[in-house]
Amino acid sequence: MIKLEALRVFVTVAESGNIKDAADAVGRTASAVSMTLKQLEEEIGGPLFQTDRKNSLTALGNLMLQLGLQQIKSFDKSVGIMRAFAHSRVGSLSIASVPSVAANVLPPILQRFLSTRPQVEVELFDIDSVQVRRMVEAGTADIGFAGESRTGGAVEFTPLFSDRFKLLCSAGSELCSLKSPLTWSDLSQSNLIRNGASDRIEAEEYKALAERSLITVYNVTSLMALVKAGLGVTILPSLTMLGPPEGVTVIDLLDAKLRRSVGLVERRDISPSPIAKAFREFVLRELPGVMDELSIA
Amino acid sequence: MIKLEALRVFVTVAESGNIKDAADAVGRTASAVSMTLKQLEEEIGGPLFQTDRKNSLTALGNLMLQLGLQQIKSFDKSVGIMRAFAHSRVGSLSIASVPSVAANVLPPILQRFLSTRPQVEVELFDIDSVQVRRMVEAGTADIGFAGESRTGGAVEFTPLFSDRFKLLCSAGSELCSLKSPLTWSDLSQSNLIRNGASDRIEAEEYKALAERSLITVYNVTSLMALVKAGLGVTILPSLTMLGPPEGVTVIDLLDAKLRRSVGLVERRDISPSPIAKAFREFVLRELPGVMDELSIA
DNA sequence: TACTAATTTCAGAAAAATTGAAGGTAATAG
DNA sequence: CTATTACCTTCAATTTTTCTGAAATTAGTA
Repeated sequence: MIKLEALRVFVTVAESGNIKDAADAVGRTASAVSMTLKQLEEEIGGPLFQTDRKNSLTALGNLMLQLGLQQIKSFDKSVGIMRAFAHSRVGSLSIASVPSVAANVLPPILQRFLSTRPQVEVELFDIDSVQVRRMVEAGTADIGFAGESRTGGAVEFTPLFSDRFKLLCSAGSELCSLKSPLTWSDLSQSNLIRNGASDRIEAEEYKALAERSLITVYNVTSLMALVKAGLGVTILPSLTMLGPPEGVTVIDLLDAKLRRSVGLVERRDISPSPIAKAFREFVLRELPGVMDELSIA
Repeated sequence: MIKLEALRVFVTVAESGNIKDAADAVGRTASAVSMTLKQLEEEIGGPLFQTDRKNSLTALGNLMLQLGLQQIKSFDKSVGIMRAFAHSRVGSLSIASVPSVAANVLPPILQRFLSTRPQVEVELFDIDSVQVRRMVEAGTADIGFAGESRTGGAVEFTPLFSDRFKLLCSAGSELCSLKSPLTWSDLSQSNLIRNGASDRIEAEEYKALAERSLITVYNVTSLMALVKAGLGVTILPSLTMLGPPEGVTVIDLLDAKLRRSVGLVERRDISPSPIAKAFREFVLRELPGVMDELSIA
């Protein structure tokens, strides 16, 4: 069986014009090179050089040089791709994330992650927790960032951090004048605008408020507009409201259990691609620093 | 260094879905296959299968399968081409030949030669001896068929056969009524039409006739037309005149030395391509039979 | 014609691949 | 849930392949 290694030796000899230099180039003795060449000629079925001074090729030798060069180049390129992929230097990474993480946490992490991997392609989907889990489960996303859920089915949840829920009201609301942090009873007269994130709150008092609520808004921008206009108050994780728009006030809530947990969502059954694995590890390593910078405890 | 052989093993395992079957397929034991795979994973830098039951690939494994398959296919194809070329099953053959050989000898030979080499491309140049030598010398033709010449320069002459020169005259000529074979003196009253082939005749008597000649024609068809019209007689090798046109009579000449030698013309310095070599040998082997069929002694 | 440099040959040495047996490990059936 | 089975890995010994260094041969050159 003809080996690519033999072609490498042949090509080196053909390019050197003699065995001695080629032997040096491939780090072998001249006799080893000579034997390899002989064997190659036998296996191909014809002479590769005009004479045994290897300075001019036969027609067969010329063909072999051309084809051999192609094969070697192509093989080495493929191996390079395989290695780059294995070492997560190339490939693609599909991330699904809830908006708060996508907007505040991921940018600095991705920036650092990609700075040493300029060839990696990233897709970032900015969707709600349910969709995040769905995308990861379907394999559309390699990894997801979402709120905690009953660990069901094919996806696994790994907690990363939690942040407190805070109250948002219009700047002119009477709630602003109350002593912070607010208690549930402080809110008893307010209209609650429900949103996707706050609906995960388990507290009975919240549920009572939500029961009375007439408006539900999933889009944060719209939510802000309504709050600002004084149609009601809403409750959001602090990460979502890092920079509240003008006219909207963020107020702490007393209830200590009022936190949401955010974590990684990954498929349990299939092994992650090298990049997804590298990214996962990168996130776990870099997240504390990023959270510090954002002042989220 | 990653070997193509390792990729072959990997691809076989990936396609079999387990080591045992793959081991049978490649004619090795399971342990050999397992070790090859392990080594490959180390060299690439990541796992290729999800578990050690080799039934599902990792993302890296999938990439390797794709690229590996490509590489193997491409390599084997290249080796196939190299072998086919070495065994003269593919490639191209450029032949230069004098018209008499090209028209009478080469067709049956080429037909048989190519019948077992359907992929071989042939170019046939139908030119005079001087041009044949020139083309071979320039490398434009791999091999040539031409009359003998002082073996000069880079080309070598190998005699193949010789044929007698014969006289051609119009059917109505008084030469037809003379006793065959004709002597030089029989021609003393005739006008000679010179041609490229007869000018190689060394006999003094011919030279005397040629001296007096007023017409020289290089194209056989035109030559025939002039002879038929009675403008003169001409002398041609018998092979050129296998089927003389109506109205032209072929008459033997007495002079026993009146032969031309035809042979192979090849470059001395460079080695022939596998096809040229095979064709040369084929010609040497098949020519006697062909000459017999043509009744040329 | 002899000399020099390169190549080939050959036998032994080193390296790599393969085997067979033993020991694990995951799927399957009872 | 445990036993069974089939498959996979590991390990040391063995076989095969490749490599080396010296000697012989060959081609090119003085």
